[in-house]
Amino acid sequence: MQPHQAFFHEYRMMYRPFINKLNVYLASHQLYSSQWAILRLLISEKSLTLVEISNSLNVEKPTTTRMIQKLIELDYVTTVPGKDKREKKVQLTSFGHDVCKDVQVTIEQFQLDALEGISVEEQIIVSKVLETVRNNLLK
Amino acid sequence: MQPHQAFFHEYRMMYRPFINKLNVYLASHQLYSSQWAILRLLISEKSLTLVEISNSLNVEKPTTTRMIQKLIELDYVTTVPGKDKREKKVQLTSFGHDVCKDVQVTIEQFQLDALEGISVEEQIIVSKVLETVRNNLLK
DNA sequence: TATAGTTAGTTAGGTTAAGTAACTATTAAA
DNA sequence: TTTAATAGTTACTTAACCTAACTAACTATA
Repeated sequence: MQPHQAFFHEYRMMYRPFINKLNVYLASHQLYSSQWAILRLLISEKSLTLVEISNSLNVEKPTTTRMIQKLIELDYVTTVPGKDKREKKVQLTSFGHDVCKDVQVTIEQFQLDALEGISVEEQIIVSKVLETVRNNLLK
Repeated sequence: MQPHQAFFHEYRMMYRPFINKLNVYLASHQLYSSQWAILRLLISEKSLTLVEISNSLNVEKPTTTRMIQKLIELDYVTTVPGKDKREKKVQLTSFGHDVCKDVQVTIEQFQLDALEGISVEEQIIVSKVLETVRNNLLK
């Protein structure tokens, strides 16, 4: 198999084992990996509109609407008015903040275990490569 | 962001742009990426049982049953009796072989474009790392 | 040789995570 | 001031998975 074929083959083959195991850990916090992706965004960005979330995650608006609705039901996020009457800014509740901290602790060990045998240098190379490929794909 | 967090962040962020674009190319052959994963297996393995396919792709048997049913409808694969009356061996039809060749040509350029700026050495490192992580996840 | 357990595959029904189309409400531009 | 665009929602659909429960066929054993 040629290097470029192997690259995408290995990329794809890691996906289900990764997501399945992640979802097992997240289940103890009533979360799925897609919801966790939003919470992670909100940890670093503090407050975002639905459109900003949609663009960051490369999903359509209705998908984001529904995921936010579930996160509101869980009381992990809340919305506040934005700069005009159309906008809703989404942000973590204080309960949501606490949950995120717990989740991060859980996920931390999971990630370290999954990366056993991979040097930090290699991790950095892979991160950079994957980011470049993502940008190529979005061009 | 720490290297191990960045690793999984970048891994996940590439997934949707990758699958979405792949599916656009595959659509011209009436295929989805999950079906293409099976066809790819059958190119290299010639003939496989449903259980072997399920294990290779880390999916459950009913999932594989359904995907094979669709591929049979498309006349891309066919089944032949296995070594006992329970087993069904799945293999490509000659039409399926032709389609796979066409798809491979299409995908080839897509992959090369997506890997623009990534050296072959880096591609090989990433493939090896992703394979190792997959094996860690399946432990 | 009857029976208990295993394996291959299917069917039925459900969930998550996504999509498109069409809509309302609001704001900006011509 | 009419027209465009933007933010978000609702309704409906789909892919890609899952579990539970099933049939048919095979294997080991008492």
